[in-house]
Amino acid sequence: MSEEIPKAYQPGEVETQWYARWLDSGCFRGDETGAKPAYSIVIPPPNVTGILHLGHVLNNTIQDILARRARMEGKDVLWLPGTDHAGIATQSKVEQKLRKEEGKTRRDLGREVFLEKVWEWKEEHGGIIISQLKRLGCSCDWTRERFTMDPAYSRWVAKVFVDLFNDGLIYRGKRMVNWCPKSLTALSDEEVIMKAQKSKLYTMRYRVAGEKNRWVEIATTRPETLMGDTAVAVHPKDPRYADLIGKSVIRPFPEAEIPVVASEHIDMEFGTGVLKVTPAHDKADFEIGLKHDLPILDVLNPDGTLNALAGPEFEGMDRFEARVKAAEKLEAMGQLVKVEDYENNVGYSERADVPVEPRISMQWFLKYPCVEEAAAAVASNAIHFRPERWKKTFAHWMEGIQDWCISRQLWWGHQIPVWYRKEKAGELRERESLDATSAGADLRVGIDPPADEENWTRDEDVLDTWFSSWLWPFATMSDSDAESSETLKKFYPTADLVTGPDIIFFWVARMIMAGYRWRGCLPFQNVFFTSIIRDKKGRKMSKQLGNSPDPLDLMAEYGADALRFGLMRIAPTGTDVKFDEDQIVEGRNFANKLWNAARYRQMQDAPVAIGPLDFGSLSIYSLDILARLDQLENDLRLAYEDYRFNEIAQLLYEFWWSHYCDWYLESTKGDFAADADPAARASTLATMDLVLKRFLLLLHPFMPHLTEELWEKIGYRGEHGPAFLMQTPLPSESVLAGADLAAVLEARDRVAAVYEAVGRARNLKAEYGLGANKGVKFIVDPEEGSFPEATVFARLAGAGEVVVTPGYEAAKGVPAALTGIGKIYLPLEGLVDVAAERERLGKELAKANDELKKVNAKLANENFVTRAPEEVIGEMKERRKHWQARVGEFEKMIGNLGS
RNA sequence: GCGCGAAUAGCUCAGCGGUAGAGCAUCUCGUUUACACCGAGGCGGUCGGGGGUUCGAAUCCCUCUUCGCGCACCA
Repeated sequence: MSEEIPKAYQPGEVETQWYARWLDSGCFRGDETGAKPAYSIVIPPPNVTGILHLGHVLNNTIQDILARRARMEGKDVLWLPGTDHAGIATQSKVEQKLRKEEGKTRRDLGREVFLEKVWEWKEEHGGIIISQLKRLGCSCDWTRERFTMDPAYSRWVAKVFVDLFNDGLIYRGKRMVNWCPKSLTALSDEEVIMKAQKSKLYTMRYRVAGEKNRWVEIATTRPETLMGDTAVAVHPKDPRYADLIGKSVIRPFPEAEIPVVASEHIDMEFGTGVLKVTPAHDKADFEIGLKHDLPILDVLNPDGTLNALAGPEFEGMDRFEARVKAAEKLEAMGQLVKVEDYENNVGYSERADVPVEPRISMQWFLKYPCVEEAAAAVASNAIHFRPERWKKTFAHWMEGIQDWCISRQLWWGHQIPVWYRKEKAGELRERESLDATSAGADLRVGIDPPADEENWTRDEDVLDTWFSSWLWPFATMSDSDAESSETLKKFYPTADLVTGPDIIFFWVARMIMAGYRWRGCLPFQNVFFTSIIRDKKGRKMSKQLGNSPDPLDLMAEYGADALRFGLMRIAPTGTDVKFDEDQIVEGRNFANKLWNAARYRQMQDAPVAIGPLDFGSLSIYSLDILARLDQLENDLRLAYEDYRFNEIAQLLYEFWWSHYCDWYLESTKGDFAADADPAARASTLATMDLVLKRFLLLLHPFMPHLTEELWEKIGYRGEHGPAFLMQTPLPSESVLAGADLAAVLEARDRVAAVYEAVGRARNLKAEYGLGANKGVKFIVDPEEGSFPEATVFARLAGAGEVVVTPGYEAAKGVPAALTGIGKIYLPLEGLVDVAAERERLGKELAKANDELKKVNAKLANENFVTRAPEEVIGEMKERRKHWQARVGEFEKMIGNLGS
């Protein structure tokens, strides 16, 4: 049943082997017909273009821990995985490849052929991140893996579009949107990242029309757009310019007379208090333009170059080059007053990382549904955000919520399910606004194409990728045509969502609204926001910096379990985490420690047979470790309730390494000696098995492969139990059930005293440079007349001999320590350096005196004595007694040293 | 500008009203029934500064400093 275990743990093969066995046995399958309570998570779908980074590792390890723990708590668990199609990222990746390999653009191929290429690419590379998640040990139900472009999923997306259109929540209009000149598409507000920018503030002057030599000075950061100026604006109450309102100024090039208008929006303090108004290229200017009925003069091409309206010398020039050129031209004309360094915020495209261009274009927009329900759900903790402070961020966004630009000028994605009758298409496409009421019979908005498709033209745009992922929790579990499904009934709403706070608006908020809109209820009960992983210096991980270690390398070197455990131990709830590879080394070391403790148990070579323990026959050390295990189980339960994963990891680590290995295992080694009492050996072994077995169960969610391996190797699986540790329920009864609790408490006190004494003895040895000396003799004058733990004490303290002598009168100069079990003497004939010992004891005495003083000061404070709670005062009195006794003893010992 | 975090041992972080902790690093010892990916022992902190509340503050409040993150149309 049990096998021999190698000396150092080699995770590589163990991990891949177990993962394959779990998969083969269908261990991850979520049973929608099961009778047990349901627990479900949907994975935040990674991009098909993605490769695993540490953020994924953190995020998915947490989900795996939750899923595995839930299974062991006796639930039917579904962890539903999948990927999303990542419109912009995937399309540009394939375009890039096309350019490199064939020197072609997507337009050279045409839409249909290009999309075939993207699918090919997806088939080839889209599975990478999935295989990496498998390497990590994720217990997802892969039989239910979904992709946002799956046919069934796509029908959901279309259905949702149609629903919203029919409700009047989706409309089309010509609006100012964020335009990415690199990806050549509109973006939503959320996809624009404001970045502080070192730029220049140009002050230029425009001549006032019809007046001799009168100029107005205007400050701008974007002189390259002045060709699109159609007005100049001042504050209506600005006395400097009051008389200008209604007059005109001369735009320098292309030369034109443009009006001076008044606008409340102008900040009189800023620059010169005069704003150039370029309605086509600035959102605020656009608003002013609307109010004053100004012409909209678009001087930019979609790719960010200037067009013919900017004038022949600028046509075709890139916007940043044009900025320099425009300033030069102004200077040549004598109209550039000054140029200053200036820091401002510029919006960047999240994906393409170039400055976005505000641009007027025809786009589809969504007025969000179920905003109130969503906001209320989070406010009331019906959906519980952890850490809670993200509630505020969420609420703030929900309050100021803006319509969502959902159309993208891409090919890869869900094409908008709108068809225009061919002969009307031209007109319909240009119509300023289009909604359910104004549409008419020349427009079809439907899940399926019209029957006479040949007479229709489909809208070319696709939908924002997030417009599909916001349906993820239910669209992965059911078909859009069916009312519901078995899976949905069993597993929706899901229990936990684990994701990063960076997508709280992109994804979390929208999923909540979608959940209410199409399922009539919340999509998940808890949202756990993970930390952002930074490098050791606190910088964000990025490819450019090269500071992002490849998790696969880490797993190859240390094992997936080590990576999981190491990361979880430092992952705080609520703040960023600085990654340090040493933490993963610790994870590996911990795995090895467990491995070897298990190996040690194997070396005792006794069959595994865990029956009920006979508590009466257990040693005090066994009772103590059982009590600690009991405590651990309680602490873990509480920590799980609050999702304090770092604490769980720390508790497991501490229990095993410090309490079990350092103390319990060492203090029971005597029971396995050749001449040991067989009864003691048997009861210690039984305790060891019980503790190890339970510990493997408790650790399993964090280190699934290693625990499963040991479970089998040691032979804990048993004849009739489940085939795998991962399927084994956590016992609900305490390991101490049926024990005499008073006896346990007594044992624990005694063990604490023995261990303390061991510490003092080791201390004494080290003080005299005998740390490694095994032949040392100790004399113990026991507190209670006898010292039955002398043998264990000798072993732990590394003593050759322990003589128990009640009332022992030490000769002068013998070093001694005062402990809970009595006085310990280290007789060192001829070795004692009296001066050194006096110094050492002197230090001890000083420390005791310090503590005593502190306590006395407190107790002398009348305010303290009258106001502090009774138990605190009682504790202080105890402390005083303790330190008083110690002071007395040390004084006596020093006296004993003689002179 | 508004809002939210963070600042504790050389490093990474716990602790969040009642005697300042862990791991790593460092120093000294050490192969005794697993483990050198190990064991034992040390060194190391006016808990960012300043005020306040309290019998008592790393912990609660105010303020300042530094860093990070959201949100915001100052051109």
